[in-house]
Amino acid sequence: MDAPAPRRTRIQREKREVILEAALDVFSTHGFRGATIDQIAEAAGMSKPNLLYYFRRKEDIHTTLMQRLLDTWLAPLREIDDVGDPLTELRGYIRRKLEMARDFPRESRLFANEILQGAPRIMPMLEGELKSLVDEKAEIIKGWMRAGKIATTDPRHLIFSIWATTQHYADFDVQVRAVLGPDRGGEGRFEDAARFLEQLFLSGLVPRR
Amino acid sequence: MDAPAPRRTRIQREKREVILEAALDVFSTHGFRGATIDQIAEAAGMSKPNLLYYFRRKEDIHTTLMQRLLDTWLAPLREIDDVGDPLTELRGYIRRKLEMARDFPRESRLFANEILQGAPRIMPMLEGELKSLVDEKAEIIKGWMRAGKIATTDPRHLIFSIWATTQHYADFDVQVRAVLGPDRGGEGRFEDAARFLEQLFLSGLVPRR
DNA sequence: CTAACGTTTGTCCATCCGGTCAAAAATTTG
DNA sequence: CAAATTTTTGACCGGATGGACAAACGTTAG
Repeated sequence: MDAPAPRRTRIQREKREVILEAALDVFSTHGFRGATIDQIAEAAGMSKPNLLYYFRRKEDIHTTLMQRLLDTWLAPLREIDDVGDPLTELRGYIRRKLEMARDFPRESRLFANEILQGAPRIMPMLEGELKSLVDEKAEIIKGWMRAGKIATTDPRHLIFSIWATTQHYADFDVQVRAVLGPDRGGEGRFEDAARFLEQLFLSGLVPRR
Repeated sequence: MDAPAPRRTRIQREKREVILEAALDVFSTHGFRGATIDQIAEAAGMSKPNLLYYFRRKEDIHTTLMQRLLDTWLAPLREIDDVGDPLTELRGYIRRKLEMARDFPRESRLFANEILQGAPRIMPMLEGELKSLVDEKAEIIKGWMRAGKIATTDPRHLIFSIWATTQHYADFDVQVRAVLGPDRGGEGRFEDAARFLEQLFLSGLVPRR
């Protein structure tokens, strides 16, 4: 559609990767407007004009990054399937999302930044690709509810709550660490979170008799 | 400590409020770096030099805003009390937090922006005021758990999950609306969210026999 | 009324930032 | 090797932006 045939040399392929990696760092901590081409160029170990030889505009870098992101970002949700035990399926989804928050926090923050600012560049994808994917999975979940496999509730808000709780550990990482302190805020915090979320989503807070 | 005695005229008091109100709009949607003094001045209905007469630096506006914010932002958590039924107490906290997301979404986004970017301006408050407040309330919750009033789990992660799920409706509002669509994304979404969260936190997803 | 004080504005400045350009340097190709 | 092509760089440009300043304007108290 857009790019007819981006024939690239070896150097172009490599350097573009270096730039995208550096840009992920900078965009995810400063947002689009807050990031400067100089910062990205410096992080990528090259001069600004050199960087602009590979990406002609700052926005091109961001767009490329967002396009790649959405695919991997929605992968865990895509995996939800009708076969298999519903509770196991949901538990697996929560686990996968939490692992993504742990392993790809910059991607999570990049996404959060974009949404926070009103999603100016990815609104179409939210209303199109994302909405239809959620609609599809919400139907599956509804089926589980009708079959009595899980409690009856709003499937879309269930998905929101999984997104919110897991991504919180990436997006609000500094706050989580500050509150937990040096002892509890170390590497173990993701295991603690996993244990807590499993219990929350399964049985909530009512004590078992 | 810092300001010895800020004696202000009536006009100063009024105009500063107008500016802070306008700045909340601009900062919460564009972040600190993304916001310009011109934008804020325009939103406040005055010229840039005029605005700079009331706040000498852009950062002063942001700082003032953040200081005020934290007080009101933590108020719901402060209200959690040892007296009264634990489950009722927690349900009330969730409700209050969700109401804040509904009624003060700009404040929520301002806060989220700050944390996302590493909390460069409020880190001390997170490690001090916020941490000790959470520590204090976590102790209360732990007491409830020991008494068998609520399920035993990690009280700090419980608080995180309440923050995450409720603030999600303010911070990720555009995504929530996009996914829910025009019909379900209207005014009713907060009632739906309230119902869902109540059920999630109380009894989770395991179906009742 | 008038002097003192508070408020507003137009103008200006230095810096930053996204982006261009031509020429030099490096690499690939014949 | 030499020509053709790709990559890198330094210098530069125009516009945006944070902020300074003095002069003009408005308000208030004696």
